Amino acid sequence: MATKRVVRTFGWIQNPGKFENLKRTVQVFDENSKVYKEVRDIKIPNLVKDKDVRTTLIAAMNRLENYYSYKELVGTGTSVRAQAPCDAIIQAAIQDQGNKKGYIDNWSSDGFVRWAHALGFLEYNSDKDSFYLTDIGLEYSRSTDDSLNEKIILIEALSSYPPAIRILTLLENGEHLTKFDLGKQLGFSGESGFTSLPQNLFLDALANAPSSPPTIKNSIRSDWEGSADKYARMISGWLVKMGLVAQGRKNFVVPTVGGSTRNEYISHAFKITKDGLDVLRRAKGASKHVRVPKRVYWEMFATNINDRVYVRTRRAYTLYLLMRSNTALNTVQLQVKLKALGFEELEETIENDVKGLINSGIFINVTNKGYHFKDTIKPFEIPEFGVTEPLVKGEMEKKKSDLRHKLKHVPHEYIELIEIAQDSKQNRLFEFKVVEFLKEVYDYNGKHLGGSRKPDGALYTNGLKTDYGIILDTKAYKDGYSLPISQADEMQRYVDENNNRNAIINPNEWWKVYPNSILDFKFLFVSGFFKGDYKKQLARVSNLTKRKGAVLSVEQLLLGGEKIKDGSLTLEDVGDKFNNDEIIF
DNA sequence: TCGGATGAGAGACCGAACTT
DNA sequence: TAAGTTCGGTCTCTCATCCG
Repeated sequence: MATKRVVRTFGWIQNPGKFENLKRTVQVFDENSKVYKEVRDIKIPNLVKDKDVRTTLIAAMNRLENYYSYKELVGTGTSVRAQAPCDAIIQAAIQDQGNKKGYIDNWSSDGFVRWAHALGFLEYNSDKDSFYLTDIGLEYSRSTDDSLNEKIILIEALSSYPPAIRILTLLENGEHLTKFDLGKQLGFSGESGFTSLPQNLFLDALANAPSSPPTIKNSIRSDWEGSADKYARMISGWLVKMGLVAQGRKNFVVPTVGGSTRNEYISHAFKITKDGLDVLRRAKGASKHVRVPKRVYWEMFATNINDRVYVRTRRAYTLYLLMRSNTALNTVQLQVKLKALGFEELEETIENDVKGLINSGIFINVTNKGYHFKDTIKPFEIPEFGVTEPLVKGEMEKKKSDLRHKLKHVPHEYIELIEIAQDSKQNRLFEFKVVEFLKEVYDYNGKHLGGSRKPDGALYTNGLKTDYGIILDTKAYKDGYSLPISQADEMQRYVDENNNRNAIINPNEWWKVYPNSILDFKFLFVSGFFKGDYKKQLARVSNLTKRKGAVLSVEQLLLGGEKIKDGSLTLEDVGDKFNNDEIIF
């Protein structure tokens, strides 16, 4: 039996920021470097406490053939991570923040390996699950620290890294963009692994947070950040260090709940520099000979998604087909060609994939004739998973592609709600997106609230015969939501608080979002799907509060949005559907 | 703030118990 | 009884915010 291929993720780098540490990562492969000797003779002997691991790592460094396996470089972690022992080369090679342990953990080590790999300093061999030093990696290792030569190598390497070019492209026209602006247009933004927070809701939260103690606003600033937003921040940070981008605070005037406005800012905001424009011009080079070839990997076409192998392969073949074609291909043509390769997909899915490829930094022109590949890419390998292991599309992908078909008016970025709704890690984003959807697509007024002792959202209509308000709670849950008693009780408290509006009972007075003119109130739970006793709980809350409630699945939320947009459903109709049961449109 | 740090979820993996 | 299957715990990978 052949060993099973390990499936790794490349191209998206979360933690690393310091080029000094990138260089140490690369120099561990260069036996003539000081770092190599330091790590082998000092760092590993001192930091690796387990004798067997220590022996293995030193033997790996003394190996004649110059490669390291993923395990040797990155190692593993434990559940209490501060106590995770040092068990890998990169862990030992790089010092932790504050030098508390003297080494970094496996996740940051993984990040440095991904970084060196993305910039072309390391090459990956999937059969051996190992990394090798490349020629430019060696050149980088040998370059003098902080020299012009080193900078030239790094800029050249960044130019071959598609996401960096993507960031420069987004900034090309001189706009001052925040990490949120960039994050939502980066990679396969929106899907699991590429979360991006809506900037207006972030600003809203800042503007409505108390100014003292300052820790409240500071924690919003530092804690509210999706993965794609973070990728955008880190990549922009590298570009800033190379002088290709400048960082500067961006100011906003934000309306508050009370009706006044407040001045807020986002520090992670960026503009392109002249040097940056030059690099971009060269990356876009009209002639193939000038253009810097990009490094693209199958492993970067999806990260944390359910059907990772399937989706990556589909995207890889889509790109492959575009690369092979001298003329533009439209979605129907791509659909036919993909089918011949064994992928039965809707046009909308293909459209979404191409958008993701473009957002990852690959130049593809979108014209009325279709998609035209306009880039130079180094050859990349698409793993063969063979006939014994057919690529099967999972349930989630099926549901999503079905919705792509049904939703003609609702922006397809919202289809990701289906996935987010089942990922408890993405609870906050789920709250955000549901409120955003109800506001943008259904045209409700209101706010995302969040925080302790508040419902997730407060929404209301404006201009109906009888306007009504909705008290909203959301829950991202993998196996379906049964509406436990504790959550029903919490909702009952919110509904009562709103009925009574007593600042002594809840001093945060979240109900002030609603205009005084609104007298009719309803409560709503939104989740992936519902099961169990939810009806009983709805009836109980309704009885106690004298208000009507409902539960709503994301799928119905999306389909309802479609009907609102095509005019076959009104907000009055939606209001009438609150009958202590699940809403089906 | 910058540059990682953290606990957790999900699935891969692995040996023991169970089935056929 | 050998070989396959299931069970249940452990290990690995990868976040999505968190934070000193």
